[in-house]
Amino acid sequence: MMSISEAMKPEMIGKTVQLHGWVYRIRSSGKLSFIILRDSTNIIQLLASADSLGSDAYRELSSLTVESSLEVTGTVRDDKRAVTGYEVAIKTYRIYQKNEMFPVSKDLGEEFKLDNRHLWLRSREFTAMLKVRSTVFKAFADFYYNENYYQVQAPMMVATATEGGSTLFKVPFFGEEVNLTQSSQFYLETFIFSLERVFTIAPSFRAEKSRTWRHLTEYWHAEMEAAWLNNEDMMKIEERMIEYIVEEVLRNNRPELELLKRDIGVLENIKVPFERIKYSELIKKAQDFGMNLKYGDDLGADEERGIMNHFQKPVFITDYPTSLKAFYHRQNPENPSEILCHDLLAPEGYGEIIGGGERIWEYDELVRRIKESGMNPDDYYWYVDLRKYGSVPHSGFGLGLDRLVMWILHLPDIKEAIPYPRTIRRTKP
RNA sequence: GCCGUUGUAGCUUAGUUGGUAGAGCACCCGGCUGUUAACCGGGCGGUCGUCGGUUCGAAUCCGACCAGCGGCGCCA
Repeated sequence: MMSISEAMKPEMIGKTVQLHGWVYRIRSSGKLSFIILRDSTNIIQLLASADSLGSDAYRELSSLTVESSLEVTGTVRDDKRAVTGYEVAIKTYRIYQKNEMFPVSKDLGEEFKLDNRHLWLRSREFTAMLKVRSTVFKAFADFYYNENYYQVQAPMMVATATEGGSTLFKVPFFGEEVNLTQSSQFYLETFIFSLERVFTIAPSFRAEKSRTWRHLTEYWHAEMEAAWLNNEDMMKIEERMIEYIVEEVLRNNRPELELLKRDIGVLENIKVPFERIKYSELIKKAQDFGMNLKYGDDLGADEERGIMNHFQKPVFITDYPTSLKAFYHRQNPENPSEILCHDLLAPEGYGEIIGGGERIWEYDELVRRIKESGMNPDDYYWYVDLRKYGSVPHSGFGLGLDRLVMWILHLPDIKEAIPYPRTIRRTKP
């Protein structure tokens, strides 16, 4: 048995191969049928000939339907008329299942494809996306392993909020209640006192009633924390990481990028350094960017789009006002009204994919900021404890992997970047 | 939470000032020895989201209900 891509090599011409897979397309005439066979690697044209197979076998093969499963043996030849340049003339075959009717065909609405995601993911487009997604997840981990980071795992069921209590999912827990995590960040911070540099890839859950093209209630969060690093160190790591992930996609997924008609030139241009713009500078330049923004306003979807229309590469926006971000960000000692943080905005209108920066590492400052945010430091006792025993400056970030895949592939909606999207109104399939 | 919008065949959809509900794909049957979204002929498939109202007559006009979708905010 071999894969379709293994069979489609010049040295295989004239050889007999055994292939298995699914019917991708089928066309038949009186004496000839063309079955396009699909497996995880590629598609290839099979030829069924009535003269060489006999009429009973020919009838059986030519009546196959889309996504029926089968195994064939036959001889490979190159043929320019075949869709991928090679063709296998069927000698023997075994049909595993002939389908009645595959519900997924051409001309489908977005909703129908979502309802049938378990079947739609067999499509060549979705398969291509899944292969790129696989590369992105691996490249993220590889990058940090290469930088001598350790991968760690945080709990998904937690007692405390990271980003604010209103967006927590409550789950029954032996007669009490627990929350699904919004971020593994606080737990990652606990690890830096032993491992110093750690990362994790895990889902995060946000009970926000978002209905947009770039929000999920369950999304894949790549997070990292490191001792001794400051905000600028962090941005240097992140831009190299993004460059590396894009390079890996370009190196491993050319066929997928071409199938999805991605503009490869845009990706080839993603090289360090990325521009850094302070929030306060951005406000001064707001008019140039065609925006009506004053100091203290958060950047909305229109603003992010307006900014990124001017850049071909990702851009860091840094030093946000303290009031715009969560309590754990460290204030600039020289200007406490601003924090030592950054967001990374993706080009081509995609906007924020990373949020990160320095964490508060001094005990008094953290307790004060928790109180100022209207929360009880006792609820965060273990997080506060970290600032009592050998605390050190440290930084970290969170990356939305689904958003990254969406941008790398220039997809129109984040639901196209994850196999089974969970949104405010979708839990199936 | 706020604003907007749509329900017609398994899927994608057309349907004019209210007058017998049409097509493409898929599927089934027949034809074709080189197809590329194959093609040609035939067939199957509809309580026009539901309920009520106006009318001689409603997919079309009105009302209520149900279900779905898009955008903003929130963030990654």
